Order: sequence, then structure tokens, then C-alpha cells
Amino acid sequence: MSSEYDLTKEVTDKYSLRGRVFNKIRDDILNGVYKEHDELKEIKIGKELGVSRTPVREALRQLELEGLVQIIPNRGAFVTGIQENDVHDIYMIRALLEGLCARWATERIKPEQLEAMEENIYLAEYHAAKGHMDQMAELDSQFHHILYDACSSKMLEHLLIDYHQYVLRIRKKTLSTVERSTACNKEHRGIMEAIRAGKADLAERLAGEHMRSAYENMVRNGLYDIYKSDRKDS
Amino acid sequence: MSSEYDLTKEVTDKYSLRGRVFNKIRDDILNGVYKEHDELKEIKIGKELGVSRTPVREALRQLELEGLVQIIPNRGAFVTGIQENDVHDIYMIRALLEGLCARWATERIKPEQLEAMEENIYLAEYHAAKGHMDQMAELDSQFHHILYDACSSKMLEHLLIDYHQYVLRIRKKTLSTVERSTACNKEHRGIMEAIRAGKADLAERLAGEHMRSAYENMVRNGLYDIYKSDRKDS
DNA sequence: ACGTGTATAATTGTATACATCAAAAACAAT
DNA sequence: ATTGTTTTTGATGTATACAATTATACACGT
Repeated sequence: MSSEYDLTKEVTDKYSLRGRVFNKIRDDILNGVYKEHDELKEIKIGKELGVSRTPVREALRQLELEGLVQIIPNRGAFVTGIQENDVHDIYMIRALLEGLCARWATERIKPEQLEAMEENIYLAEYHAAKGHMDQMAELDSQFHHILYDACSSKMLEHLLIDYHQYVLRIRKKTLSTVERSTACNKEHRGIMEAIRAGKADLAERLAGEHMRSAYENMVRNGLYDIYKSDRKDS
Repeated sequence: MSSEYDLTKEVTDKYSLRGRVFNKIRDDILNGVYKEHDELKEIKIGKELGVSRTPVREALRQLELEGLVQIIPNRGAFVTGIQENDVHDIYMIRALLEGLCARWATERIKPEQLEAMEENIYLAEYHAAKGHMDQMAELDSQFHHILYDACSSKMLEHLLIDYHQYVLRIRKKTLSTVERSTACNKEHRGIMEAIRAGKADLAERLAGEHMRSAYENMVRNGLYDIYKSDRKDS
């Protein structure tokens, strides 16, 4: 069972109103429901979700810290969103950090975690072969979360989980093609083998390349036109 | 004038209660006033600061997102703090990211920013020579913020400012020695020269080394014993 | 003595009320 | 018609009130 690698960020999210509101708004921003510079009014959102202002406010304050929302005192909360160039930056940042994560994981991974990775890749290859594309994003997420866990760095894990979330929507699209999915699985396997063999340098390099190739695939296929609509050159 | 590079993270911090409460608790955690596993009760903190629970709650929710506080639903908020190994991780992460920042800054820096860096280093060298150690942390912060600004990446800037803050207390201690201060200034100058010369690879490498040498200096001088007290091996 | 169960207190979660601020509208003056 | 001022409106900032949950204390039974 790999239910251990639950992808929910905080346990609180499921059980508190604030957590649900936070996730809802966050998803709506990442999924383009709210666009750049949209104003997020506490009362309106509260009504829509059937809650009072309080949990909405708390959620907005958190989103401010994540950089998805800008709060101007006494004015309101405005969507910051993710720009086209932000996606580029995120992938370049991730290339470095996933590399570091793979390096540390090589030195610190536990047998169960390696086991879990093995199982994950096996499953992913199976579903890719069968064309079950809807499963791929989930499995990809899981693979990376196992890696984040295995690096045994609270700091790095926290960071990578955040950045992983940011590009959630785009990842779903990217992985919906068979080509990218199979390539992705191959790269995952490569990283795992390097970790298993204790080759930290190789693992780091492969993890970095994994990010770059994901990004290049995205650009090549014009898969992030979705962000272009609400672009502003300021 | 370099007042442009104001180090406050958000404008809201100064003017809203929540912002002040947030900064206060944050500083208290980073400065060791609250220790690992301390419980942060909304009413108590509110009373201490002379405010109601609302701003305190919002601040705690934000700190949760920063990872400095863990919130257990219906139970309370507990200090997570920064462990000894977290400091290590932060510096290794920063080594990569400051490197990337320097690289991008090399390609995108504006003349005014280069000017500001020049001025900053000049001032820092002056104060270091005069033994004005109290100024060093501030100037160091300023240098890095100029760099963050110059890389023209909202994402990377946001991230680096966060991590820079995390190690604020320890940086103050480290820079209080003349040796480290002068070495630090030399490294800053090196980075600036590389950027000015358009040597991105060199700038990246130097910025990374700057972090590693800062960390090694810290370890060598046992300067982060302060974190050891509340350590737990879990 | 020990564990269990209930009552009480304390704390958090949420909703609402009031205060404050800022943009928008209405109006006056030029 | 345009500008400047006042009024109004609507939103946020903060405080408080109530509900739900959890921790504590104590009595009871074994």
C-alpha cells in the first residue's frame, strides 16, 4: 500500500473550513478560474462557499504568503497568478532542487522507500502501456513525493512540494500524451537506478535533466498557451 | 539613495496589526524566545501584544505555511523552529539558488542596480575597516536583496528572501567578526565583478561558494550552537 | 491503587458586529 | 464641461460572541 504517500499537504486541509477554502481558492487560481488581477472579495467568496468571512480571510492571508495573491491593505486581495515566465523559472529552480533532493536521497533513502519507488514506476509503466492517461499525473506526483520524503530534509521537502503544486495543472496536460508519459517513466527509472546504485552525482544530474526535459517538452508542444492569455508586460 | 531596497517583505507588515503580530512571532521563533514544541496560544499572545485573537490567528496560519509553526486542528499551534540540520539544508539550498540568481542577474541586471551594488560594497568595506560591526548584517542583507531584485524573477526573489530571513539571527552573529566580514565583502565584490563582466558561469559559481564559505565559517567557529539546545532526533 | 466515565474548564473554529478606510457617486463651483 | 469637494457606499481590519472540540479534574467502581 502506498497510501502512506498521501498528497494532501496538511492534514488540517480536510477537516477545517479554512483548509477547504484555501484549497478551493488555490485550485481556482492555478486552474485559471480566477485570472490575473482579479479581485477576491471576502464576502463574495464566503457566500459562494457557504462560510463566513473569517475562514476566507485566513485562506487569503496564506495565499498571500504563497505569492498567489497580493493583499493591499484596506483595499483587497488580488490574484497574482502564474505567468508564462514564472513557469520557466519554476522549472529551472526545480531542476536544481530536485537534483539536490535526488543527491540527498541517494545517501539517505530507506529500503521501504526504494520499494515504494519501484512499485510506483512499475505501476506507471503498466498504465502508460495500457493508455490510462488519467492515472499518470497522480503517479508522477507520487513518485516525486516519495523522493521528497527520501531526502530526509524537512526544508527541501516542504519547498519541493510547494513548487510541485504550482505547476499541477500544466503537468496534467503534459502527461496526457503517451510519448511524454513513457519518456517520463524512463527518466524516473533512471533516477531510481542511480539512487539504488548509490551514484549521487548521477542521480542529481538525471533529476535535473528530468525537469529540463519536462519543460522542453512543454515548450515544444506549446502546452502552456494556457498561461499566455492573461499576460502583462509591466 | 538606496532606500529603494527596503528590506520589509510586504508593505502590509508595517501598517496592519496582523503584519506586526506576524513579524513579532516570527522573530521570537527565529530568535529563540519560543522554543521547539512550545504551544502558541492565541489568547495569551493576543494579550501580550494588546490585540484580539483575530490577527494572531491569521499570523499563526501564515507561519504554518512558512513551516515555522505546526497547527493541529482543534488543538493548537506549536513551534517547529529551525533545527541544526535545517540550517545546513538551508545553506545548501541557498548555495544553488543564489547561484542561479547570480546567473540570471548577470543577464538581466540594470545599470542602477549595478550602481547600487557598487555603493553597497563600498560602504560595507568602509564599515568593516572601521570596525562598525553592527552595520554589517544590514549591508549584507541589502547586497543580497539587490541581487534578488536584479535577477528579475519574481519566483526566485520571493524564495530567496524567505530563506534569507530564516537565517537572520545566525547571520548577525557570524558577521560580528572582522575576519568573516572582510571575507564576505571580498566575495561580494567578486560576484559583482563577475556580473559586471557578464560572466554568468563565474557569477553562479562564486555565489554558490559564497554560501558554502559562509556555512563553513559558521561550523568552524561553532557559531550555531544556539540551535543545538532544542534538538531532537526523531 | 488503578482505570473509567462524567462534568467542567479551557481552547480553538466560525460567525457576526462594529470601526475604519478607500473608492465611487453625487454635487457644487468655476 | 471639468475640476474639486462632500457624501455615500462598500469593502476590509479588528474585536467579540457563540459553537464545537479537546484537555483536565474528580468521583466512582472494580
